[in-house]
Amino acid sequence: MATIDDVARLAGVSIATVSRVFNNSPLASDSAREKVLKAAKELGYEPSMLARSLAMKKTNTIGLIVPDISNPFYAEVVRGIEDICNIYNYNITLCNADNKRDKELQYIEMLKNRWVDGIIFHCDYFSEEHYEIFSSRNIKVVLAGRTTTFDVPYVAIDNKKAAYDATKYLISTGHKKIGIIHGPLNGMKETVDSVDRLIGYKNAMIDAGLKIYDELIKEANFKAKGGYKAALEMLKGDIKPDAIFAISDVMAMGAINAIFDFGLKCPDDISVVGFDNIDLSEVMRPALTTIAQPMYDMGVVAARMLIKIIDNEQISNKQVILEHKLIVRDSCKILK
Amino acid sequence: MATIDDVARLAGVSIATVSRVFNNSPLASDSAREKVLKAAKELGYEPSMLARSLAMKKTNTIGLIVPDISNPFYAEVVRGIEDICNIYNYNITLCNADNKRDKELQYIEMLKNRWVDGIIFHCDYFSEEHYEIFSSRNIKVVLAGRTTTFDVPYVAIDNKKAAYDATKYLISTGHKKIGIIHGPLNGMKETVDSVDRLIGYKNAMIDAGLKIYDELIKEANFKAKGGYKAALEMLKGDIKPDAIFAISDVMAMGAINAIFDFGLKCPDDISVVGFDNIDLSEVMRPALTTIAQPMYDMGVVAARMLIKIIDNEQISNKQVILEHKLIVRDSCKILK
DNA sequence: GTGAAAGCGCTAACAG
DNA sequence: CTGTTAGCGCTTTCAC
Repeated sequence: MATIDDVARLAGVSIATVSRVFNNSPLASDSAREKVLKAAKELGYEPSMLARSLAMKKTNTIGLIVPDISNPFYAEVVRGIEDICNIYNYNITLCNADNKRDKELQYIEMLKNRWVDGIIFHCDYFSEEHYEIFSSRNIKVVLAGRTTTFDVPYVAIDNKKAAYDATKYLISTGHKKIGIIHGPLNGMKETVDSVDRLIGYKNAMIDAGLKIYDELIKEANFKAKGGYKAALEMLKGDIKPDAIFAISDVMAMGAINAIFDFGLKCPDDISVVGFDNIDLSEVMRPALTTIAQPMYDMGVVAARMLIKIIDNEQISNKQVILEHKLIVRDSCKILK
Repeated sequence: MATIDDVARLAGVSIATVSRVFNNSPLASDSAREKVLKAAKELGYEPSMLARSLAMKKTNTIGLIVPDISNPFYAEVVRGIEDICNIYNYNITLCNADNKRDKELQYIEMLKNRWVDGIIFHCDYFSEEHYEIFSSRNIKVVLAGRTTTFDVPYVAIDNKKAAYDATKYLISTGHKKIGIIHGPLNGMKETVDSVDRLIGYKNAMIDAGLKIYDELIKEANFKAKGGYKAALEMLKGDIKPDAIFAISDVMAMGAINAIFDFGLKCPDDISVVGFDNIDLSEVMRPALTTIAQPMYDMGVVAARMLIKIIDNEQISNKQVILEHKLIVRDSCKILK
């Protein structure tokens, strides 16, 4: 591969001039520019970003730590991130950490050693340990899809309010015995999706003067099978729900199948609302009523924010909450 | 950030010794090792992979070009790739090229300028132009999920045979008027999924002495809505199918909904088989009979192969075909 | 405008 | 075993 020296030699100029030409410096005469470009073309030369990164101490690379890219939610967020990075000429280094603390730390270390300009971080819960490592190492970071009480930039949605809205919709359509299928609770810390959404659900029930039955609160694993099992348990219990709020679409799908396999119908016998608005929620039958999360936009905003931080640009609001939206489809019956 | 010089100075040794210690060279005495490690710890030093890459002309980074990471198929493959890379200490740089030639070329160029050690490439169709660019630039590459007639390593499945098997299953269960919903054909080149699967379908029909109706061959866009529309068209046509083979699960879901919305039932009135075996195919109702592609394994094998190529290891078989598998579930009725 | 030269942080002969 | 030194390919003063 041709290097800057080769080009300089062939063009009969110094490497400084070659460098100037390739960086569009005004300090390069047209004649020099011409000679350099010609020589470069002849040699098939392109500057090595690697060497440039070392010299400039800037890699134009962003590290991306997600729990699992095969989860459609993250895949969509990542897509938004990548599109923005592409526009601003950044690369992304992808890491799957499975929400495991040691993997996360290992990846953060690795990304730092590769001099990434910043990190977009996704996790279940942003702990003090996370905060420590990022701030002690002076790593520029923004959280995506997660809020935190620490002074760290993030872009997310208001999970409490979103769950409140979903539950309220169920209530407003005449449902009273509303069950919820949430995800792992991890010892009840706020800012965790499941915890916040559970709170939102309870608040809505309380505000409506409805009774909250412990039997109608089930934990699952965010997967379809988990939703299926949780729903089945609920259906077999003593308190029969007239509606189920599953805090992810995939679990909602599982719940609908459980209802079906239990010999009941959705929405005729039991209404279901989901959360996320993944592609399939529109396509399944019954089409799923759900809370739409702006996944792609989350990625876009997070990436844009991080790039601004890297460029030391002023940012008006470092902690942004994106709007969620209730999408009414067919999985919820109007009872009154 | 501390550099190798800082450590050398503090430890009272040369930078060469520091380098040796951090590369686990046997040419470093225990006493030196101890001093270096102590100094490094004190300074919080970690070697810069960037500088190391420049010096060694090896980045331990693999470029990953996929059409779209938000497509669950690629997300799963990528997950396999990343897991292997993690084990072998490689990073991945993710690029979404949307199957657009110019984006692909731009990314290839960029990855090359970043000195990636190799590229795992996914595309609809591996063209001569692709071949040219990879070979002329001497870029190590392996295709994932795609075969080719060019001399390029790949790992994929046998699409013709897989489609043949799916169709044959439908035939063996007594179906005769079998429709197919395929993806874009792009001018009929082999090695394209849709083309190969269509061929497999036709071969199975011919081998069984069944008539192939043009009206039962529909093109869609690999999305659920596309499958829905294509199926609806087919149902409204003159020739009524007794089964539909959709060459992706997502399109199969669309087709099943179309059947449902058309007032018929699957599998009672029309059987459906899909392709891919995505997570949801097991969870939907009716559970989908489909061809399982080893997506994760595809990523694993591709990554392993590329790393071997990078390391100049001997590879017995550079073009590997992974096994597909028919997964029988409930979307297909046994007619005889 | 241009070039010489000193880095960026590391590896790898080479000599001792 | 250890240190010196010359790169890796580029950017960036600083003179001219």
